[in-house]
Amino acid sequence: MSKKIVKHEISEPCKVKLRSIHDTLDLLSGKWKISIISSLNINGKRRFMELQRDVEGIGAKMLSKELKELEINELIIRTVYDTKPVTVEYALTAYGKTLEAIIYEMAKWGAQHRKRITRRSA
Amino acid sequence: MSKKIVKHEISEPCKVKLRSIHDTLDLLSGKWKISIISSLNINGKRRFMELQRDVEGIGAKMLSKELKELEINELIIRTVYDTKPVTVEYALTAYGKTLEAIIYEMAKWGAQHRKRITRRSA
DNA sequence: TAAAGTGGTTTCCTTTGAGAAACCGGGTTT
DNA sequence: AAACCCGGTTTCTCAAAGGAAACCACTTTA
Repeated sequence: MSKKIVKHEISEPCKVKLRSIHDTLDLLSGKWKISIISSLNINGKRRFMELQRDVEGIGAKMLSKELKELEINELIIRTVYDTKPVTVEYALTAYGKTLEAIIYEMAKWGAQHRKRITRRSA
Repeated sequence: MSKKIVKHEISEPCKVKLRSIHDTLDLLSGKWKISIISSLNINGKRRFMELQRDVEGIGAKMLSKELKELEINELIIRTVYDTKPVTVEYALTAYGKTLEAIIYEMAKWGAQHRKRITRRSA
């Protein structure tokens, strides 16, 4: 006799889907990643200090940590040039650009959500 | 004479966009919200204890807090029935369902990302 | 009458995220 | 030699997120 199927259990394929969503969310959430990605998207290549000036408020520690994470996930690439004072450049990878669709959807939804919520309280 | 346009400053429209993205992200991130939304999406209406069983590992405090936030943002609706022991039902609103596009994109990207990253370490 | 379920709230605690400041080696400018 | 820029790292601290357990009023079941 097979196990009874109970409606309230979340199925395996569904769990895989939840994990995928959380993977994506973890990669993008936090206070700074989206701003860093956006700066690289707008400006192309960017150096450490440039990024720190772009992303207002970020400290060196956070910037360095976020850049490492983005690099590990292959969303950005870090290039060191052997100049007299070393130059380091960060840029979005082609893979990093595949996030654009999601980011665009979030921007669209968020803009419309803010309208909805602020209209309500007006 | 107009102000010099400096490439490294992030423009106003861009800041609005960043804020929109963060609005969306804040609404979805955290450990539990996506699971709750998914359960409601699969099952339709759901009671408090049913949700707590659906979302394995969540405690009553967290569930209650997350449900309040989702309700404030009009993504779910809470209905109290005047039965002998009160019955409370939660359901996605039509508005809540507009998140489906984003969630679908994130699931797709996340699944493919996991393949990419695990292939690399194999 | 005692135990168990429903829909939570409250309190206390631990873990994680994030910021500020100091520091570092190498190099250039003054 | 002194001071400053670059690309960070280290340490310390504080705030927010999250979890465990106890509690509560009410009602049903045993």
